[in-house]
Amino acid sequence: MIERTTIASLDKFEDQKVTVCGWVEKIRDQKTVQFIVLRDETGSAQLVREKVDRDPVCELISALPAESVVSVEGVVKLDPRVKLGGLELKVEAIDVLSKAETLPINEETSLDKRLDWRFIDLRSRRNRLIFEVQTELERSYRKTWESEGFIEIHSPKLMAAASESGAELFRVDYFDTSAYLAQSPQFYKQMAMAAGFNKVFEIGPVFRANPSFTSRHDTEFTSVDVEISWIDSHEDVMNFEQHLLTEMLGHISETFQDEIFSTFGVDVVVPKLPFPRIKLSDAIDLVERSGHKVERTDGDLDPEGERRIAEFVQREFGHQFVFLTDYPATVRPYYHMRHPENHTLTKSFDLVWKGLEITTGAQREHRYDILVAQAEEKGLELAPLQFYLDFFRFGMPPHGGFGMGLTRVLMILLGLKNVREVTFLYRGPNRLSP
RNA sequence: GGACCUGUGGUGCAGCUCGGAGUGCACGCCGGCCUGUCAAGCCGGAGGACGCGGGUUCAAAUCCCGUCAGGUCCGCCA
Repeated sequence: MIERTTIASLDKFEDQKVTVCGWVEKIRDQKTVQFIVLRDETGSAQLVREKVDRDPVCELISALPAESVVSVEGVVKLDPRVKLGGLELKVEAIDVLSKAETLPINEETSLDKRLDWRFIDLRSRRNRLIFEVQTELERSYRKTWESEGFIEIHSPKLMAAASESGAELFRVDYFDTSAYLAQSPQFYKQMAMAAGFNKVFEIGPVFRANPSFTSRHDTEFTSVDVEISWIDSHEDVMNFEQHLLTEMLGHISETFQDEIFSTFGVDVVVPKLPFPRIKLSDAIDLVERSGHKVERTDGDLDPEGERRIAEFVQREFGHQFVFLTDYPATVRPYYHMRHPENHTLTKSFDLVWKGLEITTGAQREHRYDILVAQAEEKGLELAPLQFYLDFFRFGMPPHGGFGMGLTRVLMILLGLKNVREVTFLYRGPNRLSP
């Protein structure tokens, strides 16, 4: 390894000789003195060199293009004149490791063009923060799962049949047949229930072949999936999810509150328990009374309705989250359990955060005969599903779970307007590269 | 898939309504000046057949038609 001192720790090396490595952010080349602002993954600092005629170091600095990668040896001097951290490094030697061409993008460049040059875009402190927060978020989830005895699974992403309708599946060549990219780990986390794993989670990629042109959809994204056995109802699933999210937001609030606020201008609010719950039919009434006619006829809420119900909940309960429950069977897959007293409603829910759907969950139907009947009612062909239906023939505990879109959660958490901003490399109908 | 919007030096915009020589602004780039800068400042310079193809016109970045690319919203969904 190159022995280097990180920029954030320079203040611990007053009057000592150190080596820093990083990217040249800025050069201010004056008559008698020249400054470099150097950035590494921990921050930026000023380097300084007194100018002397025919000094090779000075000449090197004068010719240095922005964003070149350098290794610099020098002595740390605390100096209150320096606005950037109150210190600077007096340059003794500089080694240009990689010269940069003029950059094709800057801070003003539109998102689509920045995504073309994502590796440069991600150099900014702002974009790095997104992925530091994501890491902390996942760490918090794992902490909760670990303390509650969850098992982590890695389900296959290549499958022979669709788990839902099949309309949104990517088909790929698979030797002399075809395979599909998993749109959800749904079947496999239920399989873990049949295996007696009790509680499982998975963080992994899912694929959706939807030509969706919105700021909240992508064709490949990271899904956070949870499945739990021995539940009484979908209430238990919601209780776990609100717990998971509250722990996470408490954690993010402790670690990144100030930086998130100064960078993105949003407060990280740790929600109160329990999250409000509203039956979907009541939600539609509330929305229509607020003056928005829900045009769709299938009984579901539209995005404007979700935004309005979120406003209502914020106003009435001072809460950013709301569980919408008891969706009609018409808009839910066959494996969602129905209410015993009302067969047209499912024991399911969506979780809406600040007006955006981040989760769908449900108690699953674990009784083989009923499950088969519900699949037939939806007009599904049973043969391709038989491997899944078999899970229910040899002893399946009552269970339920949910799937959560990681990028949507991050987007809302940071107050950003587009999942592309919070995805390391976005994939959409019009983007397959870089 | 539907509706709407946008394509102008490397980047972000203005110019288009009301046609008159590629005109302007900001950032970046190149050169020069400047005894400590820090959003540095000052002076100068390079860089664009205005997404593409047709049409109208004496004349098109500007008006019309088509086409391509991208975006936003809806549908679908996490």
